[in-house]
Formats: sequence, structure tokens, C-alpha cells
Amino acid sequence: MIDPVLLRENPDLIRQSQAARGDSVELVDRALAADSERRAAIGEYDNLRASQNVFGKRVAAAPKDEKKALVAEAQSLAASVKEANQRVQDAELSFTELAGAIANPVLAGVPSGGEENFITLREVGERPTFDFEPRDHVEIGELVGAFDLARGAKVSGARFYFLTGIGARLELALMNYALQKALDAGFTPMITPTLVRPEIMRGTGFLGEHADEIYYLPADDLYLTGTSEVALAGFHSDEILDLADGPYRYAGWSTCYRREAGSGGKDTRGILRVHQFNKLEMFSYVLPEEAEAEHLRLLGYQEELLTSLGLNYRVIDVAAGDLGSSAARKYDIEAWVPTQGTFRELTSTSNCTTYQARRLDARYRTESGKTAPVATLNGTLATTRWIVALLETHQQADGSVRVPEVLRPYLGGLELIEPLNGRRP
RNA sequence: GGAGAAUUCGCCUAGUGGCCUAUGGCGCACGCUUGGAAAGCGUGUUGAGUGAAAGCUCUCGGGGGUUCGAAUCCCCCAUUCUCCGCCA
Repeated sequence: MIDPVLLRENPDLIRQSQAARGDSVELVDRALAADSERRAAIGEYDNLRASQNVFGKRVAAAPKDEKKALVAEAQSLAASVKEANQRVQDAELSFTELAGAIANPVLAGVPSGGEENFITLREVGERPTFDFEPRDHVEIGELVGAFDLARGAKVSGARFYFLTGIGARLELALMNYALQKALDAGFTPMITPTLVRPEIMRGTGFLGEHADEIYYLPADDLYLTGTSEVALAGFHSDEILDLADGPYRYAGWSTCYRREAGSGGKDTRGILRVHQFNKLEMFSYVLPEEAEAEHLRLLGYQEELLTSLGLNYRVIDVAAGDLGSSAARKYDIEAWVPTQGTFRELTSTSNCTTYQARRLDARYRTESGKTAPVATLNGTLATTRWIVALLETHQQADGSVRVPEVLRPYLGGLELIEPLNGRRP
């Protein structure tokens, strides 16, 4: 939810943001109109209700023989209070609908336009070169027995897979390595629920345009989360947080579920785009004025991890039209995938400013003693997909894969992942 | 799955249709007192909407209903606890 005061006082800022995103600008004017209707309705209701309260006291104090007449009079007042209340509710609803459809105003400097209009901030590391024809991650995975795609499809359908043997170990190593980094940086580790109530899913902003990306269990009225961001954002919903001792920083470990409804036919090979994967996600609750610094901090942790794993990547400032509705700015880190000759997203970090917190009602106390929404930020710290870049980047001519040094302690000192040559995984 | 009990301000608690515009205590904050502290005394202490402000309105787990009037009566839902059943 956008800040209604900002909407009232600086609608142009929101119009510009809507235009940069390619969203409706006219929506801003409809929301403004709904806001003034809403306030007028509240004023009327408050006045009527005040006279009803006064009247109630007269009835209570009146002698018995006058009571009957007064009650009769009060009945018509009660009816108009009820009507006015209905008008308030209708007006609130239409305002919430219109204002709720307006996305978070993008921050200054975010590039306008769609997916292809991103700005590359930097490229880090060397692109791997090979004196042999590199294999793609699926071939390597088969050679070393890291995953079983055919049986994944047999058991669960397209875009499902088993991580097997070294693949399972590699994922756990990656996740544990990232978790250690998170602990060193002062994050509180969390293992989060992956089924959440509708109001939490709605509060995080995932039930808007991308609702068809989400698995829903009608028998229980619960949603399967596509990231632990959802549960971590809900964690402090309806609370007043004490941020005096610094931000709340969580690292949430969870399985993630995505329907990939709009991506039919895209990335069908391998484990790049799947319905289920694991992810360690950073989530911060900070003071609004600290949000941009926190965003760079999260991005910094992501870069440290990818650099230490020896991956070549670029950092992009995602264009306005490609941001989710909650994000005011988003940086993606994309790793070079040699056999695709292109960069693929490995991490994403979003600054949701106060937009998400306002929906979820996560507040802090300002110096004046008032409450105000906090800012929330999130970012990937490790995920199954990284295996793709690791296998392809560190592969060797014989099909073996060098293990980055930082991961070795999490794999019992293993330095080289070798082809099975017919052995079982 | 079945039965019962509960949910009031940070915590505990009073409350059985109008004097609830919600009691009292603890804690917390500020002040008085003191050489300083403790104790004591006093004041304040849910959150939100609206308004330029004074103020007004809403808020007793959430939603709906009955009533001129609901913390209080009725219905639905959520959560917690206890017991029974089933299962790991």
C-alpha cells in the first residue's frame, strides 16, 4: 500500500512512477477521488454517531414516561447512522482497491521501461574459457550423478527433479556455507512455514498480478510460499518493533514453490526453472531512512558469496516495469552460464521501502512517540539454481568439476567431483 | 474428528444491557521528596481514523446480528489450553 499522505500531497511523484513502470497513470486520479469521497463519508458518519451518543445519554437519563417517545425518535437516528456506516465501508473499500493497485513509487535513478531496459552497474570476475567444448549443466549433472530429471518427471511431473548423491550434498553445502555467512553478518537464522494464510500472502503483495504463480490449497485456504520472504514479512505483521538497537535481520531457509504458469516452454531443460527448490533468504526490517544503505549491504553480501565461489557475474539495476509491485528498487545478480552464452539471474534483492510494511502493519515508534511503518528489504543468499552456474563454470574436460575452496569444508574436504562412470550416485 | 474452557491496555485483573467516555495492580516514563538512592506521594501510560486546531469518532481476539443503546445477549471464524478418539 502506498502512503496515502504522499498520494494526497505529491500525486505527481506517483504519476511519474506509474509512467516509468508502464502502469496506469489515470489510476492515481481515481484513487485521489476515492480518497476525498472516503474522507467526506467518514466526516458524515462521525457527526451522526456523535449525536447518537448524546441521544443515548438523554434516553438513559430520561424519566420513565418520557422514555417511550425518545426511543421512537432515536430509531430514525439509528437508521441514518447505519446508512452512513455503510457508505463509509463502501468508500473505504473502493479506496483500498484503487490505492492498493498502485505499485510502490520507484526510487530516483531506477531506469524506466521494461525487462530489457535494465542498467548494468558492473561485471565482476573473468568469464570462464575452455580448451574443450563445455557441457551444459544437465550433461554434467548426469555424468556426476547430481540429479535425476526423468524420475522427477515420473514422480511429480514436468519441472520436478531429484537431487541425487553429490547434487544433494552440493545443495546442502551451498546452503550451509551461505548460512554461515549470514550468521557472521549477524542475521538470525529461521526455518519458516511454507504454507501461509491468505492475508499474509496478500500483505506481501504476491496476490496481485502474479497470483497465478502461486500454489493454493483450497481445502485449507492456504498458500504455498514461493520464498521465505512471505513468512518473514508476516513474522512481525501487526506489531510495533523496537528498532532502537538496530534492524531486525533474518536469514530464512525454506523450500520454495512456484507454478511457473507464464513461462511455458521457457528453460525446460535442467534445473534452471523448476516448481520446487530451496533458498536461503535475507530479510531486514529497518528504519525508512536506512533502507537504501541496507539495500547496498544486502547486495554486498550476495556479491561476496558469488565472488568467493569463483563465479563471473554482473549486477543490474532492474527497470521499473520489471519490478514487483512492492519493490521500489531491485538489483539482480546474474551469473554467466557458458553454454547459454548469457547471464542468468542467481540472486535478487528488493527494497520495498514502507510499502510492504504498511500492508502488513509492521511499525516502529518515532521520536515524537507516533508510530510509522518500517521499511522492509529482502535478498537471495543461496538457492538451488546456483548449482547450474557452479557446475558449468568449474567443469573440466573429463567431465569432472572443481569444488570452490570455500565449499570444501562443507563437503568433507572434497576437491573434485568426478564422473560416476557407471557407478550409482 | 468430538467435547469443554478461555481471549479486556506491555503483563496480571475488575466487569452479567445505559453511572464503561473500561476498574485496580505490576511494569515503564516524568515530577515532588533526598546529600545521593530506596521507599513514599503525584501525574502520565492501547492503537487507529478524521480535522488547521480544539475536538469528534472508532478500538474489550476478528467479522456479522439483536437493540434507541453491547466488553456484556445471539451467530460465524481464528487462536490458546484441557480431555476423548485416530495417526506418526
